[in-house]
Amino acid sequence: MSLDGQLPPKMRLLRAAAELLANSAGAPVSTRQITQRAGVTAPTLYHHFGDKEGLFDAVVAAGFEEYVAGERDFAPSGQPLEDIRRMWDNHVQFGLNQPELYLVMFGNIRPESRPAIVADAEALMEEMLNKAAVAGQLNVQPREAARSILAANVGVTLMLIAEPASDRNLELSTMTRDAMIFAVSAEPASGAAPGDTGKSSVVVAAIALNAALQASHSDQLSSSELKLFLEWLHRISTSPAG
Amino acid sequence: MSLDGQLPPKMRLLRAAAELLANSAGAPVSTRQITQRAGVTAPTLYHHFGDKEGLFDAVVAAGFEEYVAGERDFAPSGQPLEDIRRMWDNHVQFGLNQPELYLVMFGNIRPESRPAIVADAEALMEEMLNKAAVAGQLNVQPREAARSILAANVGVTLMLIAEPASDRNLELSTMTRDAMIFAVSAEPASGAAPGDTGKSSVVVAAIALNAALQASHSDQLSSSELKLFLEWLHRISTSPAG
DNA sequence: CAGTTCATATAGCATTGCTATAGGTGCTAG
DNA sequence: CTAGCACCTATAGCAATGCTATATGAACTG
Repeated sequence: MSLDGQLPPKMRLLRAAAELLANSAGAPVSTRQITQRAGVTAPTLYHHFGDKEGLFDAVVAAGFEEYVAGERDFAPSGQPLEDIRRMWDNHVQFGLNQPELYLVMFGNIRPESRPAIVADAEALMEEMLNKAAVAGQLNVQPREAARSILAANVGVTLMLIAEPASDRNLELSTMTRDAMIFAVSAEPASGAAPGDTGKSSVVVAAIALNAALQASHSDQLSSSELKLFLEWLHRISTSPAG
Repeated sequence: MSLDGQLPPKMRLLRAAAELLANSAGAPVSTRQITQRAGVTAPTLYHHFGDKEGLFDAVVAAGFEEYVAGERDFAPSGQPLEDIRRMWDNHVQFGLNQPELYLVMFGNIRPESRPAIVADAEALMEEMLNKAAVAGQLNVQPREAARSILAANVGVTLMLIAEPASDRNLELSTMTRDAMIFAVSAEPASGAAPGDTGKSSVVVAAIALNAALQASHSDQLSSSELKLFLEWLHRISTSPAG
């Protein structure tokens, strides 16, 4: 009813499926909806795509090309790690813009299509990480780094998609992103959790903060605020609390 | 036909659903399979759970309790960051042991159940990270750290589930895990810090004090004073300056 | 025993993905 | 122009799905 352009039925089916998928808010999309919207009857769908999943795979393939295009479409900055950041952000943005499509691509686990897509996405990132490795900025194999970063990237994107759009905090993304990039570009994180049994209590923490504040001239508080703040800090740090 | 124990039908339905889900290899599980296996007819299912999704939610809830039990069942080592590692590994192991259940819990995006589950899992991890913060071992807010780590944890687990069990490489997990923990930890290691994402000691101390205050109910400040104090503390600990 | 409530069963509805079969449509060959 | 042929599409319907209107049984309460 809606897509009456002169496009061939195959394309109309693809577009109808993509559009319905994009607006379905997670609800399943039936073949009857798709065929009706494409102005076509059922056998046409099965003639061209064999299967409902076949049609969805085609939609995903198209979506993935768009994704790849987005991941390539910025000029390399000459700083590979900076490019990785942009790839990460592009990935998240793609997921937030087309959540349903993203879920079919990265959320569902269908032993057929997903590994291929994930592998391609990994290759894309590995390619970029290779430049970083050549520039001596990596301390792990590019492939391992790509897998690790992509896994975190997917996890963050899924988490952001899952929560209501209102209180989506993109800081989760940037923070995780920088953590991952830092980790593959810095010293190996192997022994990063030593004892250092700090049994800090309120008092100890307050004293530490007090000392640190004195030494750093933080300008987050005005001088009058700082005065009162330090007074309270003193009160806390001389209390018998535990 | 298979579950003829004297258990009440409600339990038999739960067990039948869980077992079928566990062995379904991703294929959808029909209510008829479930009811037949439980030796019960359809209306019984809908009487007890209202919905197919209701039944699955109940299965998920049971699975989540198992998950939580696993996450709590080790004695705290006294080294919070080490405990976080064990939580991470437990999470991955849980996903690999019960992939289908895990997918329903963390893979699917159903605006109803998933956020609640994720929020609980986050709370679980935040609780542990709080101890790290009190000990002055965090350089970010425990809540943000928990969200970030959990996102990466889920992403890694999904990725591992997706690939054939034969060439599953757990190094992806340990590497990503250590990267995340290293990134949120208050750099107790040597002064390497190439990217210098290391926050100043002021921030670390402020975060530690904040966490300690939350946990200790110190009464040295009145509630109104405390409110303002915490606000300033937050300002300091989210300061961009280094 | 009558009445109420809870729990299960009988039978069937609407929708789903999919298909057996048949009917156009456009081509090239004679 | 017709005959054959390959391609594409429609009519009609099947089996399986999630779910329900209704009725039957059991168990407790007065």
